[in-house]
Amino acid sequence: MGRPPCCDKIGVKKGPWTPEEDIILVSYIQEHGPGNWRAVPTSTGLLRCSKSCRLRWTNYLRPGIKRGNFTDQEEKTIIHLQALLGNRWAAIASYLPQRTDNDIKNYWNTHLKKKLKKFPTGVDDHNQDGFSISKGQWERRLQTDIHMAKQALCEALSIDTSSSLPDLKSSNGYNPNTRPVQASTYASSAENIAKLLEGWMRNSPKSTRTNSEATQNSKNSSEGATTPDALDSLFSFNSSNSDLSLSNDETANFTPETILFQDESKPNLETQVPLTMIEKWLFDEGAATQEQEDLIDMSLEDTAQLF
DNA sequence: AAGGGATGCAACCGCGCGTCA
DNA sequence: CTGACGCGCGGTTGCATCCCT
Repeated sequence: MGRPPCCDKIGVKKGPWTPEEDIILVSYIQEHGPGNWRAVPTSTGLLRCSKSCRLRWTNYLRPGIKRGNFTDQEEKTIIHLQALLGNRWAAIASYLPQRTDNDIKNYWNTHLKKKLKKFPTGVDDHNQDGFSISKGQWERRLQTDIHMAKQALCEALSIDTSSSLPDLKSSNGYNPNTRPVQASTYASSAENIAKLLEGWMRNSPKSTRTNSEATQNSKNSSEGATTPDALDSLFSFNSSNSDLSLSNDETANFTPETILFQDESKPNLETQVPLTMIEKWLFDEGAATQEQEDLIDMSLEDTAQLF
């Protein structure tokens, strides 16, 4: 359709965010919650486009984001999921709720791609190779799964909207055109954020340290001297989530009140399932009753050797 | 010590999808 | 039905920093 770029307005600022802008954005989201990004620049006076605000929030300001080095377990998970899902970073990120899709994408492109290149027996950049599921199998399964999803959807609709069945329409994994569920374990409570923000404002009102510096700190954690602890504490996530924080138990603990900062456009947690059916199906093939972590490790024996 | 290439990451861009009037 | 709009995603870029010679 040739839609004009959203950021082509004169006066729209680009480039790194300043701490002041971050504060404004966080304050606004703390008050209104994420979503309705279009309204953010006008409501806050930020000279940023809505997209930029959303990106800044989801990739950096959002509570619960874990920064720094990826653990071996995270690496394995990413490799495995990349093999299963391809470059669907958002879907992959949904299994690593403390990591952003951007982070994972960057990590893949900068670290894992290279690592895997060194091991021709392993997974290549275009997935599947080296894993037990061939492309043909994948496609057949996808088709079958779409069929299953349709059936399930029909059942769900014919029974009750409050059915315990996942909201298939939104929780996806069935329709390739549908976006994957964004796991929401990163979400913190409104209270939590409010408290953190309050503490931040109180403790470092004159701070001229930028979040960009914080960013750099995450990048150069060993340099440490300028680590803005206040920021760290502000955005730290008071959760003991493991790297694979989507275990069934934890998922079961999700409650609506814990997800105020969940993107409003994303599916309700009540519809969140630990694994989408198709993924579960794929995982289940090799180890039907294993714990999820075991499932993640499953089929990774080859790639595990890389580390 | 300097400079030039390599690396890593935040941010931008363009496209596709869903919704709504 | 159609087009405008908002949002989210994946790919790409730009720049700061690191590392090697």
